[in-house]
Amino acid sequence: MPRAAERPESLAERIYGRLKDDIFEFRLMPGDRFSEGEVAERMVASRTPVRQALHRLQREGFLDVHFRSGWQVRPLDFAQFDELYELRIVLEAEAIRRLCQRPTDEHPPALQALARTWMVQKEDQLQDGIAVSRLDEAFHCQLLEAAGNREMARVHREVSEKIRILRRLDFTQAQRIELTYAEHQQILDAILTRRSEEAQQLLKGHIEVSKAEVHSITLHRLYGARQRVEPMPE
Amino acid sequence: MPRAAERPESLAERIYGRLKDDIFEFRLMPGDRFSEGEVAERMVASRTPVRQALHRLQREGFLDVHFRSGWQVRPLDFAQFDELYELRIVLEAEAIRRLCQRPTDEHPPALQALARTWMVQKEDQLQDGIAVSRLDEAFHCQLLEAAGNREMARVHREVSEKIRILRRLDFTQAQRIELTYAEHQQILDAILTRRSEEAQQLLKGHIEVSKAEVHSITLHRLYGARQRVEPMPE
DNA sequence: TGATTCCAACTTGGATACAAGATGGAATCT
DNA sequence: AGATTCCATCTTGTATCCAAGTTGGAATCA
Repeated sequence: MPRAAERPESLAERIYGRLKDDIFEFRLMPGDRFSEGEVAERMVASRTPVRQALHRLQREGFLDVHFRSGWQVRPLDFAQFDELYELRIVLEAEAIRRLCQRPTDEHPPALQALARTWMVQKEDQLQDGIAVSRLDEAFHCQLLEAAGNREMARVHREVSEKIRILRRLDFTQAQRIELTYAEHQQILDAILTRRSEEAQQLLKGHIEVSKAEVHSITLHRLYGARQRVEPMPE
Repeated sequence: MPRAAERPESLAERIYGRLKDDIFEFRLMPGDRFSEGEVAERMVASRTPVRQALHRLQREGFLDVHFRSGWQVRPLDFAQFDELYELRIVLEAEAIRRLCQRPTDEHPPALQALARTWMVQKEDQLQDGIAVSRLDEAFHCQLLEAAGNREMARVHREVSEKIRILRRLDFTQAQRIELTYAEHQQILDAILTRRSEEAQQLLKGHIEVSKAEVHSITLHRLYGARQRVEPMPE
């Protein structure tokens, strides 16, 4: 039986997604100001769904609204990123603890899928930084999903999204890509053989590196990645 | 110097708050259906701010929207509550760990304020179940705030809010009130003397009790607490 | 020239208008 | 009686309109 046909994504949701991408792709930079009308024109829609999307992004911490004076991409708050990385560590360490103390000998299929993605020969590893940064985010999220607590996974997903903008910048160096493969392999191996403490330590180290990297991300690097906002093609 | 005058709460926010209270106070019961128009009439406002509030409550998991077919208070999902309780334990245990390993001998003022509220003689303890349930939620949230990570505190606050509806039902028995005072005293004492592991164990036990209680909360008890929705007085 | 005033153009928040699909129940048919 | 059809009513999603306050800069003044 086919599931009740999902209603196609509403206009407000599509606009929400496009705006969020604009932020992640550096087409909208931290500090940029704009009005609802401009966005509506770019998206070829009325202000109503645009406002819905903007207010949602505000609730999620990506935008600020100034009463009768326009919107602004929220400036980066590095202290907040530190706290988000710490929260990630807490959640992922808990996920590993749970994965390692499962009673069954069978590992969840999700874990096996992860192994197939990451436990590969050097020549099969991806090279593109952006692709790997996406894969890295998925790795950590799938760890949470495999652990089985949907609320922890949801929160972790939201946290990951908030630091996504930094992850992008972090993966501009080839060396980070290699290191990521190596570390993920170690972590998965430890989990699969149920060395819980070791896996947690490896993971903490892995995330701490990214966290430390944040402090060296210069605004210069951020603006180097800037892209232009294009008017909508269709 | 007075802070830049805060803009008074917008209409949409006020409606959001009132609707959330309607849910927590059982004036809107799980499963109840209603339309935007009805709410707008009750709140004496147009559909615009009502929709903003409803969509926010939907994002937060309290409501479901059926396309062109009205809104519904999301039915209680006990499996989800279990997962929320587990997430609470993870966050609060981490908070205790951090509070216990602070270097300074001075405890944060927030902790001392908690002690003043909870470390009191029997005759000074509150009796009203609803008041104590509010105080209980605040106790755990303040623990997180004292620990110093604002993101963890924020997530914990949102989680606490989602289980608030159950907490209310849990605190209908006088015995639970006494027990809560006793357990909070033990936990605070262990934290103040930096017995981290013991404090964490006490806390887990304390929360597990509430979590177990959830399973015995009958729908009957829920409907016993039902209240009527009144038209707005002014 | 440099400071000040003032106003036209913007901007967001809320109300209203319109579009298109869902629904319940009366009327109809077998 | 019981099932089916059909339509008036209702519902959400989107567009547009209006209210009230902000702002940048031109015009004015010392």
